Amino acid sequence: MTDTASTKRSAPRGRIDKRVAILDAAFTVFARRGYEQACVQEIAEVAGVAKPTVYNHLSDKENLFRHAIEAAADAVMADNLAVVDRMRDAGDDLRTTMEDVAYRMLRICCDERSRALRRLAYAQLNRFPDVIEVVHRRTSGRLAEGLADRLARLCLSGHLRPCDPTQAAEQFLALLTGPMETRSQLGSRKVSAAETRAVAAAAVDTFLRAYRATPADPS
Amino acid sequence: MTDTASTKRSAPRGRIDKRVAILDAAFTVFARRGYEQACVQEIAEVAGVAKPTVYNHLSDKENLFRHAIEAAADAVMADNLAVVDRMRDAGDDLRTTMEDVAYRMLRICCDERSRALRRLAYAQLNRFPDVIEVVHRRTSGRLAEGLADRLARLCLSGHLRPCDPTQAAEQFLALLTGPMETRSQLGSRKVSAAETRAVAAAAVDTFLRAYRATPADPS
DNA sequence: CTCCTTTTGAACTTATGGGTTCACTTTATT
DNA sequence: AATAAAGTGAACCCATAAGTTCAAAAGGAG
Repeated sequence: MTDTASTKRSAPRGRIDKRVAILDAAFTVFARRGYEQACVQEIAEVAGVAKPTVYNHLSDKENLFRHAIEAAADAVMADNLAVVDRMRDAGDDLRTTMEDVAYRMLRICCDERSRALRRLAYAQLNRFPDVIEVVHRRTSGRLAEGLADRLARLCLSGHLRPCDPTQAAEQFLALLTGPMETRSQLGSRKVSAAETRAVAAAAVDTFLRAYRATPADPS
Repeated sequence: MTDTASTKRSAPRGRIDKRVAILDAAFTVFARRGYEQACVQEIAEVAGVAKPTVYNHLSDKENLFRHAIEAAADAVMADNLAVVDRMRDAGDDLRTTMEDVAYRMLRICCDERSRALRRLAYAQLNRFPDVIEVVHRRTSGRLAEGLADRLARLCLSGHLRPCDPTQAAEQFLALLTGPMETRSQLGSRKVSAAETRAVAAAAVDTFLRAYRATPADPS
């Protein structure tokens, strides 16, 4: 592992945190302008760094993009995992718990970073298919996986009817994100917290109508 | 400049169909390269036309983009309306009819033109928010509206439980397109017809579980 | 044929931005 | 203080592409 601690090692002094400043700035500028319109000069300025320093840390613009995108994807993944983990104690009041989790998921999916990531992914599908595939796996993919795990438990505990948890997770996420994309016009306008909560509640309601164990079929 | 007026002067000879050739070529090239990477030279070549001719018909690259995108959106809208119209005779066998309609919708949402439109919309949200808003209204928006009309009828005829048809349509479309986006990795890989049919069937199944009128509540 | 519009090809202007070079300064460690 | 790695600013090269100009050609209408 490398030197993450403060003031250690001999070679890269406390200045190597410029690398993360550059990656942060890169994501900011790519998000603002798109890949082609983002110029390295602006990234350097936002990072508070000279242009050759950028090229010193990351060989070229393509590399800059790959690393910036993957770093952002990792951050989003961390958020996703934290939220999905809240489903663990979902036994008590299923509907309330799911509404809470749903709302938090929507918050993540609609924050600036996630939206920028989605925009960049769509825009650069042709140029960077490999990067985009990784991003997709680490964000939506991980989220769906983790959610499927939780749903599987709920099936076994008799809270949900027997079903394919992967498909259930896929559909639950679709019920959440689809309507949000519609309401926000692909993320171009803000959606109020109240409306977001309404979307979450509607998604949970429909999901539970379709997947709740029937009263006549307890366990 | 006079490009919005309908047929300037007296019949500009059979050569003015070069305009549609240019718009077609423009969409093709924008779809292939993205807005910034598409060069007017290539558009001219694909259209079988000289570069100054392009500038003669459409003032500049921005104008070219706007008209090409809106033309493509109109074409997609026409397809959408045709499919949604098939829901009119949905009374007989609700599930079968809906599965057929769902499958056709997925075909449209996943064809090359729709995918390119979606990619361009996401990519150019910042630069052309107005165009993208129009595209959204004419494609997804119209589709949701038309579908909501059909669902409202099904509520009144007692096939579906009483509900908000707009929300039901929104969720039905989400159940369709969401999983398809996941399976196709944002449209980067093809999904077999069989899998597409399975997604459609799953969406209809979940939708009907949530929205079908309960047997105990006939009308 | 003649007039008039449109098209064409090619060269040209201008602007932008990726990537590099280099001489110079900053900083931390010994 | 000495040293070496890292950072800086400015200038530079080069490729690409938007948009224009112009003289010549093509094609339909009268």
